[in-house]
Amino acid sequence: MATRAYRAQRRSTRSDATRERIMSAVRELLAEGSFHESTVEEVADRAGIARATLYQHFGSRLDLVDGICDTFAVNPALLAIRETVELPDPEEALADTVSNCVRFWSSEDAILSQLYGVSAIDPAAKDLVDRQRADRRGEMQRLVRHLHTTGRLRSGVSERKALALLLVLTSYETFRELRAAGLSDRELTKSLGETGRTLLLSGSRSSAGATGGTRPA
Amino acid sequence: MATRAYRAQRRSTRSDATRERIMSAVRELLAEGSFHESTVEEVADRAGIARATLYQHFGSRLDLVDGICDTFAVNPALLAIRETVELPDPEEALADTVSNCVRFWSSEDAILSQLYGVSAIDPAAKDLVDRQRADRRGEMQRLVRHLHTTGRLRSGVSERKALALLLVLTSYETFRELRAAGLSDRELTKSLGETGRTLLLSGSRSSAGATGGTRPA
DNA sequence: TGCCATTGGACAGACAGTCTAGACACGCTG
DNA sequence: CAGCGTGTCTAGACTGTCTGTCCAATGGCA
Repeated sequence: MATRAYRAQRRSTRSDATRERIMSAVRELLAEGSFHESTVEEVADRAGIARATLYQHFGSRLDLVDGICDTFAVNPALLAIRETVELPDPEEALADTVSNCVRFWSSEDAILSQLYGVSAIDPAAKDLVDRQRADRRGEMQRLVRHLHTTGRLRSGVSERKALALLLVLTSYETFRELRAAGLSDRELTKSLGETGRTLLLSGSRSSAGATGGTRPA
Repeated sequence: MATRAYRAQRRSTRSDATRERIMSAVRELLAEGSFHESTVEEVADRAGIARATLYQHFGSRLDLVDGICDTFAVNPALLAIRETVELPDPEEALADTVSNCVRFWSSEDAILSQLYGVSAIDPAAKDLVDRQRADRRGEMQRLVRHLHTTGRLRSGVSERKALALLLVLTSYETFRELRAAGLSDRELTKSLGETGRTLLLSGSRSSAGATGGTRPA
Protein backbone atom coordinates (compact mmCIF):
# COMPACT_ATOMS: atom_id res chain seq x y z
CA MET A 1 0.00 0.00 0.00
CA ALA A 2 2.89 2.31 0.58
CA THR A 3 4.17 1.71 -2.89
CA ARG A 4 2.63 4.80 -4.39
CA ALA A 5 2.13 7.00 -1.44
CA TYR A 6 3.84 9.93 -3.05
CA ARG A 7 1.23 10.11 -5.72
CA ALA A 8 -1.47 11.22 -3.40
CA GLN A 9 0.49 14.40 -2.83
CA ARG A 10 0.61 15.34 -6.48
CA ARG A 11 -2.97 14.50 -7.12
CA SER A 12 -4.28 16.35 -4.22
CA THR A 13 -3.57 19.61 -5.97
CA ARG A 14 -6.65 19.26 -8.07
CA SER A 15 -8.73 18.35 -5.09
CA ASP A 16 -7.32 21.26 -3.17
CA ALA A 17 -8.31 23.63 -5.92
CA THR A 18 -11.87 22.41 -5.69
CA ARG A 19 -11.84 22.83 -1.97
CA GLU A 20 -10.58 26.34 -2.42
CA ARG A 21 -13.37 27.12 -4.86
CA ILE A 22 -15.88 25.97 -2.28
CA MET A 23 -14.36 28.07 0.45
CA SER A 24 -14.39 31.11 -1.79
CA ALA A 25 -18.04 30.58 -2.54
CA VAL A 26 -18.82 30.34 1.16
CA ARG A 27 -16.84 33.48 1.90
CA GLU A 28 -18.66 35.32 -0.85
CA LEU A 29 -22.07 34.28 0.34
CA LEU A 30 -21.16 35.01 3.92
CA ALA A 31 -19.93 38.45 2.95
CA GLU A 32 -23.12 39.09 1.02
CA GLY A 33 -25.07 38.06 4.08
CA SER A 34 -26.91 35.40 2.18
CA PHE A 35 -25.12 32.28 3.27
CA HIS A 36 -27.68 31.44 5.87
CA GLU A 37 -30.52 31.59 3.36
CA SER A 38 -28.60 29.58 0.82
CA THR A 39 -29.03 25.89 0.31
CA VAL A 40 -26.06 23.61 -0.05
CA GLU A 41 -27.04 23.30 -3.67
CA GLU A 42 -26.64 27.05 -4.14
CA VAL A 43 -23.25 27.01 -2.48
CA ALA A 44 -22.17 24.25 -4.82
CA ASP A 45 -23.53 26.12 -7.83
CA ARG A 46 -21.66 29.23 -6.79
CA ALA A 47 -18.50 27.17 -6.57
CA GLY A 48 -19.24 25.68 -9.95
CA ILE A 49 -19.28 22.11 -8.75
CA ALA A 50 -21.74 19.34 -8.04
CA ARG A 51 -23.43 19.08 -4.68
CA ALA A 52 -22.04 15.60 -4.23
CA THR A 53 -18.55 16.97 -4.66
CA LEU A 54 -19.13 19.52 -1.97
CA TYR A 55 -20.21 16.78 0.38
CA GLN A 56 -17.02 14.92 -0.35
CA HIS A 57 -14.97 17.86 0.87
CA PHE A 58 -17.19 18.99 3.69
CA GLY A 59 -19.26 16.45 5.50
CA SER A 60 -22.00 18.87 6.31
CA ARG A 61 -23.24 22.40 6.11
CA LEU A 62 -21.59 23.17 9.43
CA ASP A 63 -18.24 21.96 8.21
CA LEU A 64 -18.36 24.79 5.70
CA VAL A 65 -18.50 27.31 8.51
CA ASP A 66 -15.82 25.40 10.35
CA GLY A 67 -13.56 25.66 7.34
CA ILE A 68 -13.94 29.42 7.25
CA CYS A 69 -13.23 29.73 10.94
CA ASP A 70 -9.95 27.89 10.57
CA THR A 71 -8.69 30.54 8.21
CA PHE A 72 -8.77 33.18 10.93
CA ALA A 73 -6.01 31.47 12.84
CA VAL A 74 -3.43 32.92 10.47
CA ASN A 75 -4.75 36.46 10.37
CA PRO A 76 -1.72 38.73 10.84
CA ALA A 77 -3.50 41.21 13.07
CA LEU A 78 -4.53 38.40 15.35
CA LEU A 79 -1.03 37.00 15.51
CA ALA A 80 0.41 40.42 16.20
CA ILE A 81 -1.63 40.77 19.37
CA ARG A 82 0.36 38.05 21.04
CA GLU A 83 3.38 40.27 20.83
CA THR A 84 1.95 43.71 21.39
CA VAL A 85 0.46 42.81 24.76
CA GLU A 86 3.94 42.47 26.11
CA LEU A 87 5.67 45.41 24.55
CA PRO A 88 8.07 46.93 27.09
CA ASP A 89 6.27 50.25 27.22
CA PRO A 90 2.87 49.61 28.82
CA GLU A 91 1.35 52.59 27.10
CA GLU A 92 2.47 51.30 23.77
CA ALA A 93 1.34 47.80 24.61
CA LEU A 94 -2.14 49.05 25.34
CA ALA A 95 -2.38 51.25 22.28
CA ASP A 96 -0.99 48.69 19.87
CA THR A 97 -3.11 45.90 21.23
CA VAL A 98 -6.24 47.97 20.79
CA SER A 99 -5.09 48.92 17.35
CA ASN A 100 -4.54 45.33 16.32
CA CYS A 101 -7.92 44.28 17.62
CA VAL A 102 -9.55 46.92 15.49
CA ARG A 103 -7.45 45.82 12.57
CA PHE A 104 -8.60 42.26 12.96
CA TRP A 105 -12.29 43.03 13.37
CA SER A 106 -12.12 45.36 10.45
CA SER A 107 -10.38 42.91 8.17
CA GLU A 108 -13.00 40.23 8.64
CA ASP A 109 -16.01 42.33 9.49
CA ALA A 110 -18.22 41.19 6.65
CA ILE A 111 -17.82 37.58 7.63
CA LEU A 112 -17.67 37.96 11.38
CA SER A 113 -20.91 39.87 11.49
CA GLN A 114 -22.56 36.80 10.05
CA LEU A 115 -20.72 34.27 12.15
CA TYR A 116 -21.21 36.11 15.40
CA GLY A 117 -24.82 36.47 14.48
CA VAL A 118 -25.54 32.81 14.37
CA SER A 119 -23.26 31.69 17.13
CA ALA A 120 -26.30 31.14 19.31
CA ILE A 121 -27.64 28.41 17.09
CA ASP A 122 -24.79 27.25 14.94
CA PRO A 123 -22.43 24.98 16.86
CA ALA A 124 -19.52 25.61 14.54
CA ALA A 125 -19.92 29.37 14.73
CA LYS A 126 -20.37 29.15 18.45
CA ASP A 127 -17.14 27.25 18.70
CA LEU A 128 -15.38 29.96 16.79
CA VAL A 129 -16.80 32.77 18.86
CA ASP A 130 -16.08 30.99 22.10
CA ARG A 131 -12.55 30.21 21.07
CA GLN A 132 -11.92 33.77 19.96
CA ARG A 133 -13.41 35.09 23.15
CA ALA A 134 -11.24 32.80 25.22
CA ASP A 135 -8.14 33.74 23.26
CA ARG A 136 -8.80 37.42 23.59
CA ARG A 137 -9.48 37.01 27.27
CA GLY A 138 -6.15 35.27 27.67
CA GLU A 139 -4.29 38.00 25.85
CA MET A 140 -6.04 40.77 27.75
CA GLN A 141 -5.27 38.97 30.97
CA ARG A 142 -1.62 39.05 30.02
CA LEU A 143 -1.89 42.72 29.17
CA VAL A 144 -3.46 43.50 32.52
CA ARG A 145 -0.75 41.62 34.35
CA HIS A 146 1.83 43.50 32.37
CA LEU A 147 0.25 46.84 33.27
CA HIS A 148 0.11 45.74 36.86
CA THR A 149 3.66 44.49 37.20
CA THR A 150 5.03 47.61 35.56
CA GLY A 151 3.04 49.60 38.06
CA ARG A 152 1.07 51.49 35.49
CA LEU A 153 -2.34 50.19 36.47
CA ARG A 154 -4.24 53.09 37.88
CA SER A 155 -4.77 52.96 41.59
CA GLY A 156 -8.27 51.99 42.55
CA VAL A 157 -8.66 49.81 39.49
CA SER A 158 -8.58 46.14 40.38
CA GLU A 159 -7.16 43.69 37.90
CA ARG A 160 -10.57 42.14 37.56
CA LYS A 161 -12.15 45.43 36.60
CA ALA A 162 -9.31 46.29 34.31
CA LEU A 163 -9.79 43.02 32.50
CA ALA A 164 -13.52 43.56 32.18
CA LEU A 165 -12.97 46.97 30.73
CA LEU A 166 -10.37 45.80 28.28
CA LEU A 167 -12.68 43.05 27.12
CA VAL A 168 -15.39 45.59 26.43
CA LEU A 169 -13.02 47.94 24.63
CA THR A 170 -11.67 45.23 22.39
CA SER A 171 -14.85 43.29 21.77
CA TYR A 172 -16.23 42.82 18.33
CA GLU A 173 -19.58 44.21 19.44
CA THR A 174 -18.01 47.46 20.58
CA PHE A 175 -16.24 47.67 17.28
CA ARG A 176 -19.54 47.21 15.50
CA GLU A 177 -21.35 49.71 17.63
CA LEU A 178 -18.80 52.43 17.08
CA ARG A 179 -18.52 51.74 13.43
CA ALA A 180 -22.29 51.93 13.16
CA ALA A 181 -22.04 55.30 14.90
CA GLY A 182 -20.02 56.47 11.94
CA LEU A 183 -16.48 56.31 13.27
CA SER A 184 -13.71 55.36 10.89
CA ASP A 185 -11.20 52.70 11.85
CA ARG A 186 -8.69 55.41 12.62
CA GLU A 187 -11.01 57.38 14.86
CA LEU A 188 -12.14 54.18 16.44
CA THR A 189 -8.64 53.06 17.30
CA LYS A 190 -7.79 56.45 18.69
CA SER A 191 -10.95 56.71 20.69
CA LEU A 192 -10.68 53.25 22.19
CA GLY A 193 -7.00 53.72 22.91
CA GLU A 194 -7.59 56.98 24.69
CA THR A 195 -10.45 55.58 26.67
CA GLY A 196 -8.33 52.69 27.79
CA ARG A 197 -5.46 54.93 28.76
CA THR A 198 -7.78 57.28 30.59
CA LEU A 199 -9.48 54.59 32.59
CA LEU A 200 -6.68 52.15 33.17
CA LEU A 201 -3.34 53.85 33.27
CA SER A 202 -2.00 55.73 36.20
CA GLY A 203 0.28 58.66 36.08
CA SER A 204 -0.36 60.73 33.04
CA ARG A 205 2.66 61.76 31.24
CA SER A 206 0.21 61.53 28.42
CA SER A 207 -2.48 63.36 26.59
CA ALA A 208 -4.87 65.80 28.03
CA GLY A 209 -4.43 64.92 31.64
CA ALA A 210 -7.31 62.81 30.61
CA THR A 211 -7.62 60.87 33.78
CA GLY A 212 -6.30 62.63 36.73
CA GLY A 213 -7.80 65.97 36.05
CA THR A 214 -11.29 64.75 35.82
CA ARG A 215 -11.62 63.28 39.24
CA PRO A 216 -10.21 65.52 41.83
CA ALA A 217 -12.89 64.53 44.25
CA MET B 1 -76.86 35.20 8.21
CA ALA B 2 -77.05 38.19 10.49
CA THR B 3 -79.56 36.39 12.60
CA ARG B 4 -77.36 36.27 15.65
CA ALA B 5 -75.33 39.06 17.08
CA TYR B 6 -72.48 37.03 18.47
CA ARG B 7 -70.05 38.21 21.05
CA ALA B 8 -66.61 37.24 20.09
CA GLN B 9 -65.37 39.28 23.02
CA ARG B 10 -66.61 36.92 25.67
CA ARG B 11 -65.29 33.90 23.87
CA SER B 12 -61.92 35.32 23.21
CA THR B 13 -60.84 34.70 26.76
CA ARG B 14 -60.33 31.07 25.99
CA SER B 15 -58.45 31.83 22.83
CA ASP B 16 -56.29 34.32 24.65
CA ALA B 17 -55.42 31.72 27.23
CA THR B 18 -54.26 29.38 24.49
CA ARG B 19 -52.19 32.11 22.94
CA GLU B 20 -50.68 32.76 26.30
CA ARG B 21 -49.82 29.09 26.72
CA ILE B 22 -48.02 29.19 23.41
CA MET B 23 -46.08 32.29 24.33
CA SER B 24 -45.07 30.75 27.62
CA ALA B 25 -43.82 27.68 25.85
CA VAL B 26 -41.77 29.79 23.49
CA ARG B 27 -40.34 31.81 26.36
CA GLU B 28 -39.41 28.64 28.18
CA LEU B 29 -37.71 27.11 25.19
CA LEU B 30 -35.96 30.36 24.43
CA ALA B 31 -34.75 30.65 28.00
CA GLU B 32 -33.50 27.08 27.89
CA GLY B 33 -31.70 27.89 24.70
CA SER B 34 -33.43 25.13 22.81
CA PHE B 35 -35.99 27.05 20.86
CA HIS B 36 -33.92 27.08 17.73
CA GLU B 37 -33.51 23.34 17.75
CA SER B 38 -37.17 22.76 18.43
CA THR B 39 -39.71 21.95 15.77
CA VAL B 40 -43.05 23.70 15.68
CA GLU B 41 -44.52 20.41 16.79
CA GLU B 42 -42.41 20.46 19.93
CA VAL B 43 -43.43 23.99 20.72
CA ALA B 44 -47.06 22.96 20.39
CA ASP B 45 -46.49 19.91 22.57
CA ARG B 46 -44.86 22.04 25.22
CA ALA B 47 -47.88 24.34 25.13
CA GLY B 48 -50.15 21.32 25.34
CA ILE B 49 -52.02 22.06 22.14
CA ALA B 50 -52.22 20.79 18.60
CA ARG B 51 -49.84 22.01 15.98
CA ALA B 52 -52.74 23.25 13.87
CA THR B 53 -53.89 25.39 16.76
CA LEU B 54 -50.51 27.00 17.00
CA TYR B 55 -50.67 27.86 13.34
CA GLN B 56 -54.04 29.47 13.93
CA HIS B 57 -52.52 31.87 16.41
CA PHE B 58 -49.19 32.40 14.75
CA GLY B 59 -48.93 32.19 11.02
CA SER B 60 -45.37 30.96 11.05
CA ARG B 61 -42.40 30.08 13.13
CA LEU B 62 -41.14 33.63 12.88
CA ASP B 63 -44.38 35.02 14.20
CA LEU B 64 -43.62 33.23 17.43
CA VAL B 65 -40.46 35.24 17.85
CA ASP B 66 -42.33 38.34 16.81
CA GLY B 67 -44.85 37.72 19.54
CA ILE B 68 -42.15 37.54 22.16
CA CYS B 69 -40.56 40.71 20.90
CA ASP B 70 -43.79 42.61 21.30
CA THR B 71 -43.83 41.86 24.99
CA PHE B 72 -40.69 43.89 25.52
CA ALA B 73 -42.48 47.09 24.64
CA VAL B 74 -44.08 47.19 28.05
CA ASN B 75 -40.99 46.40 30.09
CA PRO B 76 -40.94 48.90 32.94
CA ALA B 77 -37.20 49.46 32.83
CA LEU B 78 -37.44 50.26 29.15
CA LEU B 79 -40.28 52.71 29.69
CA ALA B 80 -38.42 54.37 32.52
CA ILE B 81 -35.55 55.30 30.24
CA ARG B 82 -37.74 57.72 28.35
CA GLU B 83 -38.01 59.76 31.49
CA THR B 84 -34.60 59.36 33.06
CA VAL B 85 -32.78 60.75 30.03
CA GLU B 86 -34.32 64.11 30.74
CA LEU B 87 -34.03 64.31 34.47
CA PRO B 88 -33.15 67.88 35.43
CA ASP B 89 -29.84 66.94 36.98
CA PRO B 90 -27.60 65.73 34.12
CA GLU B 91 -25.54 63.62 36.44
CA GLU B 92 -28.63 61.88 37.69
CA ALA B 93 -29.96 61.52 34.16
CA LEU B 94 -26.81 59.74 33.11
CA ALA B 95 -26.63 57.48 36.12
CA ASP B 96 -30.29 56.52 36.10
CA THR B 97 -30.36 55.91 32.38
CA VAL B 98 -27.41 53.56 32.64
CA SER B 99 -29.05 51.90 35.58
CA ASN B 100 -32.28 51.32 33.73
CA CYS B 101 -30.49 49.90 30.74
CA VAL B 102 -28.78 47.37 32.96
CA ARG B 103 -32.12 46.61 34.58
CA PHE B 104 -33.70 45.92 31.23
CA TRP B 105 -30.90 43.75 29.87
CA SER B 106 -30.82 41.85 33.10
CA SER B 107 -34.55 41.26 33.25
CA GLU B 108 -34.66 39.65 29.84
CA ASP B 109 -31.15 38.32 29.55
CA ALA B 110 -32.06 34.69 29.05
CA ILE B 111 -34.26 35.48 26.11
CA LEU B 112 -32.30 38.33 24.62
CA SER B 113 -29.16 36.27 24.45
CA GLN B 114 -30.98 33.96 22.12
CA LEU B 115 -32.72 36.62 20.07
CA TYR B 116 -29.64 38.74 19.61
CA GLY B 117 -27.79 35.62 18.67
CA VAL B 118 -29.92 34.83 15.68
CA SER B 119 -30.64 38.32 14.57
CA ALA B 120 -28.32 37.83 11.65
CA ILE B 121 -30.48 35.15 10.14
CA ASP B 122 -33.90 35.47 11.71
CA PRO B 123 -35.81 38.39 10.20
CA ALA B 124 -38.11 38.74 13.20
CA ALA B 125 -35.23 38.77 15.63
CA LYS B 126 -33.35 41.15 13.41
CA ASP B 127 -36.34 43.46 13.42
CA LEU B 128 -36.38 43.41 17.19
CA VAL B 129 -32.70 44.10 17.53
CA ASP B 130 -32.78 46.86 14.95
CA ARG B 131 -35.77 48.48 16.55
CA GLN B 132 -34.24 48.29 20.00
CA ARG B 133 -30.99 49.68 18.71
CA ALA B 134 -32.79 52.55 17.00
CA ASP B 135 -34.83 53.28 20.11
CA ARG B 136 -31.81 53.27 22.32
CA ARG B 137 -29.94 55.45 19.90
CA GLY B 138 -32.81 57.93 19.98
CA GLU B 139 -32.86 58.04 23.74
CA MET B 140 -29.12 58.38 24.01
CA GLN B 141 -29.22 61.13 21.46
CA ARG B 142 -31.66 62.97 23.69
CA LEU B 143 -29.43 62.36 26.67
CA VAL B 144 -26.43 63.75 24.86
CA ARG B 145 -28.35 66.84 23.83
CA HIS B 146 -29.45 67.26 27.38
CA LEU B 147 -25.90 67.02 28.65
CA HIS B 148 -24.86 69.47 26.00
CA THR B 149 -27.54 72.09 26.60
CA THR B 150 -26.96 72.02 30.32
CA GLY B 151 -23.32 72.59 29.60
CA ARG B 152 -22.14 69.48 31.34
CA LEU B 153 -20.64 67.77 28.34
CA ARG B 154 -16.94 67.67 28.87
CA SER B 155 -14.97 69.98 26.68
CA GLY B 156 -13.23 68.21 23.87
CA VAL B 157 -15.95 65.61 23.60
CA SER B 158 -18.05 66.10 20.51
CA GLU B 159 -21.69 65.12 20.60
CA ARG B 160 -21.03 62.46 18.05
CA LYS B 161 -18.36 60.85 20.16
CA ALA B 162 -20.42 61.19 23.28
CA LEU B 163 -23.23 59.37 21.56
CA ALA B 164 -20.94 56.61 20.37
CA LEU B 165 -19.61 56.13 23.84
CA LEU B 166 -23.03 56.04 25.40
CA LEU B 167 -24.14 53.46 22.89
CA VAL B 168 -21.24 51.26 23.83
CA LEU B 169 -21.81 51.71 27.54
CA THR B 170 -25.48 50.84 27.31
CA SER B 171 -25.31 48.11 24.70
CA TYR B 172 -26.48 44.62 25.41
CA GLU B 173 -23.16 43.24 24.30
CA THR B 174 -21.28 45.29 26.84
CA PHE B 175 -23.69 44.11 29.48
CA ARG B 176 -23.02 40.53 28.46
CA GLU B 177 -19.30 40.98 28.37
CA LEU B 178 -19.13 42.48 31.83
CA ARG B 179 -21.50 39.98 33.28
CA ALA B 180 -19.39 37.21 31.78
CA ALA B 181 -16.41 38.80 33.51
CA GLY B 182 -18.15 38.13 36.78
CA LEU B 183 -19.59 41.51 37.66
CA SER B 184 -22.92 41.63 39.44
CA ASP B 185 -25.67 43.90 38.20
CA ARG B 186 -24.88 46.31 40.98
CA GLU B 187 -21.17 46.45 40.21
CA LEU B 188 -21.96 46.68 36.56
CA THR B 189 -24.27 49.65 36.97
CA LYS B 190 -21.79 51.39 39.16
CA SER B 191 -18.89 50.72 36.88
CA LEU B 192 -20.67 51.83 33.72
CA GLY B 193 -22.07 54.90 35.43
CA GLU B 194 -18.68 55.94 36.68
CA THR B 195 -17.08 55.38 33.35
CA GLY B 196 -19.70 57.49 31.66
CA ARG B 197 -19.32 60.27 34.18
CA THR B 198 -15.56 60.19 33.93
CA LEU B 199 -15.48 60.32 30.18
CA LEU B 200 -18.43 62.51 29.39
CA LEU B 201 -19.12 64.96 32.15
CA SER B 202 -17.24 68.13 32.71
CA GLY B 203 -16.73 69.93 35.94
CA SER B 204 -16.80 67.59 38.82
CA ARG B 205 -18.91 68.34 41.70
CA SER B 206 -19.17 64.62 41.14
CA SER B 207 -21.94 63.95 43.59
CA ALA B 208 -19.83 62.23 46.14
CA GLY B 209 -22.96 60.95 47.77
CA ALA B 210 -25.02 59.34 45.09
CA THR B 211 -22.43 57.27 43.38
CA GLY B 212 -19.12 58.90 43.76
CA GLY B 213 -18.51 57.94 47.32
CA THR B 214 -17.53 54.60 46.08
CA ARG B 215 -14.14 55.66 44.86
CA PRO B 216 -11.96 56.48 47.77
CA ALA B 217 -9.02 55.27 45.74
C1' DT C 1 -4.58 1.31 -18.29
C1' DG C 2 -5.70 2.38 -13.55
C1' DC C 3 -6.55 5.63 -10.07
C1' DC C 4 -9.30 9.13 -8.24
C1' DA C 5 -11.92 13.38 -8.16
C1' DT C 6 -16.07 14.60 -9.99
C1' DT C 7 -20.82 14.13 -11.58
C1' DG C 8 -25.86 13.46 -11.93
C1' DG C 9 -29.41 11.56 -10.01
C1' DA C 10 -32.04 8.67 -6.95
C1' DC C 11 -33.34 8.16 -2.27
C1' DA C 12 -34.78 8.49 2.77
C1' DG C 13 -35.80 11.39 6.52
C1' DA C 14 -37.10 15.74 8.66
C1' DC C 15 -39.64 19.71 8.84
C1' DA C 16 -42.68 23.92 7.59
C1' DG C 17 -46.85 25.24 6.27
C1' DT C 18 -51.72 24.22 4.33
C1' DC C 19 -56.01 22.14 4.39
C1' DT C 20 -60.14 19.60 5.82
C1' DA C 21 -63.52 17.22 8.56
C1' DG C 22 -65.04 16.77 12.79
C1' DA C 23 -65.16 17.37 18.04
C1' DC C 24 -66.08 20.51 21.60
C1' DA C 25 -67.47 24.56 24.43
C1' DC C 26 -69.96 28.41 24.93
C1' DG C 27 -73.34 32.24 24.12
C1' DC C 28 -77.68 33.38 22.45
C1' DT C 29 -82.68 32.95 21.68
C1' DG C 30 -87.05 30.98 22.12
C1' DC D 1 -84.12 24.31 29.69
C1' DA D 2 -83.35 23.01 24.83
C1' DG D 3 -81.15 23.59 20.86
C1' DC D 4 -78.94 26.27 17.26
C1' DG D 5 -74.99 29.07 15.67
C1' DT D 6 -70.30 30.21 16.10
C1' DG D 7 -65.61 30.14 17.06
C1' DT D 8 -61.83 27.29 18.84
C1' DC D 9 -59.35 23.14 19.03
C1' DT D 10 -57.88 18.58 17.11
C1' DA D 11 -56.07 14.84 14.28
C1' DG D 12 -54.14 13.69 10.41
C1' DA D 13 -53.16 13.81 5.53
C1' DC D 14 -50.57 16.22 2.07
C1' DT D 15 -47.08 19.19 -0.58
C1' DG D 16 -42.77 21.14 -1.18
C1' DT D 17 -38.13 21.95 0.26
C1' DC D 18 -33.84 20.81 2.08
C1' DT D 19 -30.18 17.88 4.10
C1' DG D 20 -27.28 14.09 3.91
C1' DT D 21 -26.24 9.40 1.73
C1' DC D 22 -25.29 6.37 -1.87
C1' DC D 23 -23.96 4.65 -6.32
C1' DA D 24 -22.97 4.02 -11.08
C1' DA D 25 -20.95 6.55 -14.70
C1' DT D 26 -17.54 10.00 -16.55
C1' DG D 27 -13.23 12.09 -17.45
C1' DG D 28 -8.55 13.73 -16.65
C1' DC D 29 -3.98 12.54 -15.48
C1' DA D 30 0.19 9.68 -14.75
